[in-house]
This record gives sequence, C-alpha cells and structure tokens, in this order.
Amino acid sequence: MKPRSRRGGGRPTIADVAKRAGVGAITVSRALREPQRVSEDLRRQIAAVIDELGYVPDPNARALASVRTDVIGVLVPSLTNNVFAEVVRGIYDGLGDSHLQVQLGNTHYSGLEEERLLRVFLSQRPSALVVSGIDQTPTARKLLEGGGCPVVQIMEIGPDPVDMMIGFSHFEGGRTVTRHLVDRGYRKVGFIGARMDPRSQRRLAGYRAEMKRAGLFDPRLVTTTTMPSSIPLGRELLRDALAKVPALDAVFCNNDDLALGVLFECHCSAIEVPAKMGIAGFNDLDMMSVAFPSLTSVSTPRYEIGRRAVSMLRAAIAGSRPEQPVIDVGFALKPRESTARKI
Amino acid sequence: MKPRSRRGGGRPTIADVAKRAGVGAITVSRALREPQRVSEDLRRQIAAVIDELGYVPDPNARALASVRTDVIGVLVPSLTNNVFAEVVRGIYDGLGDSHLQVQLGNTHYSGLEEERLLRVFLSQRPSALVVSGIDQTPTARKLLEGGGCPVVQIMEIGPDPVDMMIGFSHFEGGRTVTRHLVDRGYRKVGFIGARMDPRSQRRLAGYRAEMKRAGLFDPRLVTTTTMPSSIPLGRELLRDALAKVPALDAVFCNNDDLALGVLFECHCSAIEVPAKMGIAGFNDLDMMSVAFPSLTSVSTPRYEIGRRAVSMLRAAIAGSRPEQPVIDVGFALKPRESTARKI
DNA sequence: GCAATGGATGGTAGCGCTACCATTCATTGC
DNA sequence: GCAATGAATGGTAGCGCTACCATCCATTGC
Repeated sequence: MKPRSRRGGGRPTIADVAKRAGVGAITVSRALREPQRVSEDLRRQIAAVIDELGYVPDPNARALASVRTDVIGVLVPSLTNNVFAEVVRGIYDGLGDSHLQVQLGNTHYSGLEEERLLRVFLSQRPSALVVSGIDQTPTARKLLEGGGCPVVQIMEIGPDPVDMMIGFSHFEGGRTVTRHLVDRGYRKVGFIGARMDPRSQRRLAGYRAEMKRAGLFDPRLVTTTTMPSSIPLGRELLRDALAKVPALDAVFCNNDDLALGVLFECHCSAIEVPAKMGIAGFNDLDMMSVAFPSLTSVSTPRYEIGRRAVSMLRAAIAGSRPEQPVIDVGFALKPRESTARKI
Repeated sequence: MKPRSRRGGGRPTIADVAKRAGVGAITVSRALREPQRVSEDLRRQIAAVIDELGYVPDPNARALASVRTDVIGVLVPSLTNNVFAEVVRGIYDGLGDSHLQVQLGNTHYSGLEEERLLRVFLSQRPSALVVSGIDQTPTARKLLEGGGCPVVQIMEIGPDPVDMMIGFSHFEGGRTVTRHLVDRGYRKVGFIGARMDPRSQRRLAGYRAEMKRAGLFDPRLVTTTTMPSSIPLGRELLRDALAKVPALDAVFCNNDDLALGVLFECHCSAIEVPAKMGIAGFNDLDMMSVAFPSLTSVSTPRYEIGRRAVSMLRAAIAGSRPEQPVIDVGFALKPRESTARKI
C-alpha cells in the first residue's frame, strides 16, 4: 500500500536515498548541490547509496522547489542555417563542465514566435537567456527585462542592450565588402539578398551607404527576396539581376549560399569569374575557400560568439557583472580569387 | 506576509485564478486540459480571469503532479549536419497544433553521450522519444525499453525495433549508387567517406557488395576518415584517393558535402567531369541539382521522416499502435550530369 | 569551566499542480 | 414520489525537492 506506487512510476526518490543512508533528505540534497557543506564521510556514503539505487534527481521537483532551474534558453531564428548551427555549437562547447542545460527554441525569423517561446521559456524560470539579434518586439523586450535573469543578445551589437550583447556591426560588414569590390575596379556592383531579416537589411544599408559614397548607387542594382536563402536561389537571383542590369560586373551576396549559387550560374553561363563578374559572400563558411575559383567572403566569428555568450552568462549567473556589457567581436574580409580582377 | 513572496517570484498561480473566478482550483485545471468537462459558462469566465491575470501554468508543477509531461525528446547526432537539420524541421512541422514541446539533444555521434542524454530526458518523463539510428548501446536500449513511452528510431530500418522505426536501407542506397556508376561504364569506382558513423558504414557495405558482384572491388579504392564531413575534406580525400589509385575514374561520396568538394578539386585540377571522373553523392541536398555540372545523388526523405515520426508518436500517445511499426520510406537515385558519361 | 562561535545536520513547510475520491444536484425510470 | 444515475464541481493529499529555521556538538577564548 505504498502511496508512491500510485504515481511517479516508482523511481527512487531523495527520501529513499536518505533512509537507506541513514541521513536526512536535506543532507542528500546538499551532498548533490553543495558537496563542500557535507562531511566527506557522509558524502561518500550517500554517493554509494545513490549509485546502488540508481537515483536520479527529478528536475521538475527541483525546479518547483527552487527559484531557478539550471536551464539556459537559447532562441535562434533558424537551425538549418549554417550560421546559427555554428553559434549553437559554440554555446554547447561553452557550457564545459557546468551543470547547465540548453533549451533550444527556433523562432523561424518571426517576432511573434519569439514572444511565444520567450513566454514558454520564462515559465520555466531559466538561469539565463540567449536571444538572436537586437530587433525584439516591444513585448518581447518587456518579457526579457522582467525575466529576472541575465540575457545576452547575440550576432549584432547596438546602442541599447537589454542586458549584455555580443556580435558585430552588419552595417560595417556590408560596407567593407562593398568598398573592397569598388576598390577592385568593379563599377556595376549589385546586391543580392534573400530572407532579408534585420541583419541582412543592415548589410544592405552598408552596401547602399558605400555605393552612394562612391557615386555608384543605383536602386536597380539591388535584387532581394524574402524567400529563405539557398544555393539554388543564388542562381535565380543572379539571372534576375542580370535581366535588370546586363552590365552588372560584380555582386555582393547577402550570404555564402547565394554566392555559391551565383558562382554556379556564372559557370553555367560561361561568365568569367573574376574577370567579367566579381563575387563576394558573407560569413565565410568553409566551402568558400575551397570553391573554384575560391570565393571572397567576410569571416564572422560565429562559434566564438556562442562560446563567449555562454561564458558571459555563466559569469553573470555567478554574480559578476561584466565591466563591458557590449562586446564587438568584429569580422574579417577574406579577399580571394572571385574578386581578384587584374586592375 | 504572503508566504508566496518568499519564492516563486509572485507569478499568479492556479489558486489565484480559481479564487478570482469563484471556482475550485481543480476546475481551472480542467478548463485548461479537458475543456469539455467544464460547463461553457465557467469555461468562459475562467478564460477571462486567466487573461486578466496573465496566468501561465507552471510546467514544472504540472510535470511533478502528473505522470507525463508534454515533452517529446529528440536525440540527433548533429545539428550542424544539413540532414538532421531537415529532420528536425520535419519534426517541428509534424507537431502541428498539438501542445507538445520538443526537447532537442545532440549526441555528437557518441553512444555514451546518447546514454547520458537519454537519462536526462527520461528523468523528465517525456511523452515520447525520437532517437537516430539503430545502433544504440545495450544500456541505451535498456533505458529506451524501460522508459515507458513510445519510441521511434529514425533514419534507418532494421530487424529489431525498440518500438517503432522509420527510415530506409543505407546498404541498398550505397548499392544503388554503385550500380549506377558501374552501369555508366566506370570501372575504377572509388568510395570516399568521412565520419563513418554506422549509416556511412552500411553505405560502404552496399558499395562493397556491389563492387564485388561486378568483380571490380579493390580495397585500395576505399578512402575514409573519421573526421567530420565537410566540403574542404572532399577535396583532400579525392587527392588522397588519386594518390593511391591514379586511374580512379569515379567516386561515390558518402555524402553531398564531400561530393561538392570533389567537384571543386576536379575543377581545380582540370579533371573533366563526367568524362574523366564520375561523381555521385548521397542525400541530394538542394545544391546538387544546381551545381555545375549538376551532381548525381540519392534523394532521401529526411523532412518526411521527421514529420511522419512525430505523427506515429502522436498516434501512439493517443493509444493507437500502428499495424506497421517499421516503415521503409525508401530513397531515389537522381542521375545527373556528373555521371552522364557517354558510353 | 563555561559562554560564545561556527560548522554539520535535520525538521517542517511549502513550491503549483493534478489524481483520486467525494459531493452536489438535476434528471431519469418505474 | 423516490431511489438510481450521471454530469459538474470541489476538497484533500500528495508529486519530489529545497528554503528556511532550528538544533546539535565540537572547538575556541578567556
């Protein structure tokens, strides 16, 4: 007539461990969470019983009884996108031997979905949150500010952090690539962009600023779509761009997938790269350096962003505010054959 | 002197809602979970109060009080890998309007890590589990069998399912590609593989079987590494393969990234494709059809696997065992220019 | 020798929710 | 008219854990 058999599935509980070890439940709890507060004798003894019984603490009971869980919530706009896959990898590696768990959420580039997930995550009282970008909806921002846990916004930096930030300026990134193309003597430099999320928009803004500065801007040089980015789409968009501006002599692609598609389209249409067409991408995925010809891109420290975001959060959880809440990790232009036109 | 202020952060609870609505807590609980058991009047009234107070149920308390949570645990060996990214997308889409949550776990192709995550997941009493492949460790298998929830093994099919399975035969996939290459008149057909997880091994076994059948097998034609797959690695491995067997006239690449790397290496070394070198990949990522020349591959229904795995689980959660616990979704060879040698 | 100190340990009372078992009250059948 | 029925609702007692506040006891200082 054990009452436990009714629910709970009969797994051993902390009380079982305590009884068997001849100690109070709270001591077992402490042995698990703050070992230094329990004498070594007891600690060893408790460990043996835990092992013998196969006891696993129930995270739900733990969460209910405590103010915080060991979960850090991570919201990214996409998991299919290589860029965020790398960020997530950095995040996992950044956890190291901490007991933190990651809870991933995919917002699908939707502010509303981000709000929804934020509510779900916050209802679990996470230790910390990672969100992508700096364009949260006002509601989402309010949720973050009232969440009572450290927050890092990643990928971008801006003037008004919710809490902490780590990323780089996409505007400057776009500007740098564009300047590189102009410096190489390309004149009809197009912009090709897919998805056009806020970061893409800012890269486009950088492109526009630089083209205007050079006196080369023409709105017909810009070809964008809200469709998700892909290699096939790169081919299509180049065809579209050439249909509008046949004299096009270079393209800055919003990301590397598009750039590769553009390269294939050039191969297929026998457009010489870099002589007749300069190509530059963004992010510097590993394929860029091995493509033929190799493709110019902008290397962005995605993995590092993930890793450092977690270490900022771990520090914040431990109670130390960083003296520098906004970190610019920068980016690096990687000029390669695809823009190496003889001047 | 509210005791709640001590912990819990002062969020409204089900008791607050109940009091305000002038009903019992349990009725609020029912209104949320089994609306048809509460009269419409009360339901409406309760909904209004919930809205007014901004009440969000605490999933931890829910989990503690019930036998099961609404979480389905998903274990994949990699998130960076395009293939699993698509599966995960299918899984999310398969959820539809159910209230199920996904908890993702990344095993990094490690059986031990899979065991660890399985323990973490099971400690939360999930509604169902998705695991990748059919090569769980004996311990992992025991955990799955004793987990007391429906389980789907995805990506592969085999003779002895833990519960349900959906996937296809990688052995047959490897065999089919190899036969295609042999049929096109290639004779020194190499195999290039990275990572060499169990599924890659079975594709290799299919290759080997077919090459032996054709009387063409030579162990020196096989070039593998345990390093993770990537496009640059494809270039390297082709160089290695050519160093061993200069007469190599085709390669079956374990996956599409390698195939693309091989294509670039051919471009770079001016090896004509498909005349001097046939190239085939595996999975048919969207870049394959738009590469130049377009690349032969084997299309695998990754998205569909994710989607259908979830619908099998939803059915199982609802109590209906499928009459067909093992589903072979098959695959489809996509012959393209990279193997279109004139015979 | 004895109070003051501080580290180790334990008891109690929830955390917010739901399973289980009442209870209530209108409806039905005879 | 009255017991039997069943739908709607509520009360109580946990789920397994930890925060909070004792309590205990060895050590220290005078």
